[in-house]
Amino acid sequence: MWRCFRKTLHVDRMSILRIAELSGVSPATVSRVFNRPEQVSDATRSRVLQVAAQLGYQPNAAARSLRTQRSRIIGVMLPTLRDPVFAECLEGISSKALREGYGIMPIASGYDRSKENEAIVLLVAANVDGLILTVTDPDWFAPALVALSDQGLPYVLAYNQSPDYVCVGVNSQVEVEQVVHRLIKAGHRKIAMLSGERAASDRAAACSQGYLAAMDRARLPSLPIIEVAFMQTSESAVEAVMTNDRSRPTAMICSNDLLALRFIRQARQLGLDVPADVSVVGFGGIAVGAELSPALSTIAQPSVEIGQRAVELVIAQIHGEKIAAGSEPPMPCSFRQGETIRALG
Amino acid sequence: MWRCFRKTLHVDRMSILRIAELSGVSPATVSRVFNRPEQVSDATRSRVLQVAAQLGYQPNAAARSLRTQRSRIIGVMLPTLRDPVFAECLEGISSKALREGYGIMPIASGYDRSKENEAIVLLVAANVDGLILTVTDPDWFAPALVALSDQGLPYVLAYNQSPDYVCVGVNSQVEVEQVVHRLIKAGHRKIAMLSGERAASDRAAACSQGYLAAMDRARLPSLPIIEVAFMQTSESAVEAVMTNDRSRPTAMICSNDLLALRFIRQARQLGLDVPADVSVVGFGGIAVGAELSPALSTIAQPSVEIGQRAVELVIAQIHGEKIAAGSEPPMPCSFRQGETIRALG
DNA sequence: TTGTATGCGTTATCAA
DNA sequence: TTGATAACGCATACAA
Repeated sequence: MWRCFRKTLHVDRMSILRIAELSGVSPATVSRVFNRPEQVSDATRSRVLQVAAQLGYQPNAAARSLRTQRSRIIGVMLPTLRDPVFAECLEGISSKALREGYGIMPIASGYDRSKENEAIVLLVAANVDGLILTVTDPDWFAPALVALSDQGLPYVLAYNQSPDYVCVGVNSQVEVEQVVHRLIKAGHRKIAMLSGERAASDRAAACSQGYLAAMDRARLPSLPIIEVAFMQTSESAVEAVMTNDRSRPTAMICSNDLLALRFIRQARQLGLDVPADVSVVGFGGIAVGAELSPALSTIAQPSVEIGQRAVELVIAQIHGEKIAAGSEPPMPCSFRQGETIRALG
Repeated sequence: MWRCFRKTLHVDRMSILRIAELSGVSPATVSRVFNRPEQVSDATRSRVLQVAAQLGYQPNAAARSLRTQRSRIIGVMLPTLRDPVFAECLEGISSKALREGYGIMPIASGYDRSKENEAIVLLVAANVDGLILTVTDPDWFAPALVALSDQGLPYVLAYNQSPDYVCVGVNSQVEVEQVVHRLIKAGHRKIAMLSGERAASDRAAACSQGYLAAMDRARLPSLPIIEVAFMQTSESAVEAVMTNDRSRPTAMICSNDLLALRFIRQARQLGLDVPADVSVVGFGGIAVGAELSPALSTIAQPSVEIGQRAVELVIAQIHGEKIAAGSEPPMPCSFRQGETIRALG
């Protein structure tokens, strides 16, 4: 009799043992019913399932993790949830992960490199099976990523773009180039760029590169890029540029939507109308942008899809699939027309 | 010798055993170093800690959970992350939980009642130690909450307001009442309310009640409340009210900020200026509101603090503290002035 | 202060 | 197809 190896017949907490006892089979069979149903005869399977359902039995996640060495949890590190881009992405991650039977454990790094490291440590300690990360700069973060690889912990970078890692995101440079062309076609010549700190974000850097490249290709003089620290205003810099009638650009490309909104507000405070006096394009595609008036014109990233795809890729790796670095093609953005661009001439 | 109870001396994965071996103590002592450091002599403790640090040892979360019957994970269910109110709240939850040594596991319910139930089941199955929930309606959700109590699983409702449960949030009704008075003081008489589906959200219902009560008290005729389904436009209803010069209110109170932004956009499309033709007040205090022009006037909830306080309360309960239902006072909102209100007369 | 021994609930291996 | 058994890594009661 299998009971022999449990001294106490008095099983009060509900567990596989309890179910086994009540359905007259061994615990092993109960386990199989949940994990390899095809190995169990129809009769016993349905019997066990019924008993389990009746008692509301749920397999114990900790025990399962301990035994299988996998937690079915995906760790997620994003810069912040205050930027709707990442909040939307997280929603995509969450829903997709859930559908695949995984839980998620999110941490916000606040664009802070030391916090990025702490977060990784925390997530690894939580026994996550894989990671989805958005880091300030993949190259700078390389040591930590190597450490993950050494531990055999799969990860996917979201939004980052690097040939050296598995990344899912968009090609910011190309997208910005295209929007520059779009503006040129609309008659703009004096096009400027307002960017997040390039040193703190490879995405901001890529946007700037796209701007410079496109202006160069169009043989237009590029204006000095205005850089602004995360969640900071750079009022003076913007004011200097926008109040000088000679230097004032007719169009401003912003490396993210929040920056664009802030710029619009400041432009208005300087007595400028958007888009009459200055056209504005954002980058990100946050949902709220479409609710405004004028609606924000923006390069809309598929944030939810980025999150979902990242989940797919990390789960594939958890299942042992090898994904080659740089093999994932960038996702296409869609240009959301909005009402902050005016055609000139 | 303690090794006797592990047949395989060949411990390759790093565990408490490995650390014990290398620092010449028993596994129990290593465990104590991490859990009850005061019970270990200074000498051994530092020796063990050094070895552990050197090997980068991290206690295995699953094993610890299995043994202690607690996961140190807090489950979180919010309606959506697309509304910055909840994204900000989640950031507060996350940071506070981390600081307290807890991980979080978030799920978005999408204001969908069946999904709310699924989410709870999922979180419970994930062995969370406690829950932070925002539900459409606490009363409707009562059975699930009772089930949680029966299992001894602590939970806190965030944003919901009910005397029957431990809630952390704001008193929407009073806050709206105050804003009505504020508008009246500013000379408004024809004040209207644009609300989310009251049947689907106790918060929306409370806002409406506040509006009705305040209008009543001021002996002003309240206008019919315009209701709009989640993430839907109710263009026709708004248009009907706003295009009729006789009925058109001079001020519109919206039960959430997103609704307010949408309303402002529609008003403009109808040729109305905000605030010249109609004043607007939102509810929520989303950060982006302050970046707009005109900046959104809003009843600013302390979303981050709500999240943090919810964490405190749920952890207190996890530690065995009993929190009486309704004992938590509502948090005060601050009125964010903005630029969408015009004083009349 | 430290060590011994056990079991948390599950899955996987092996045998029947 | 099913059952017996061991082990996953840790914390704790108890012994020393």
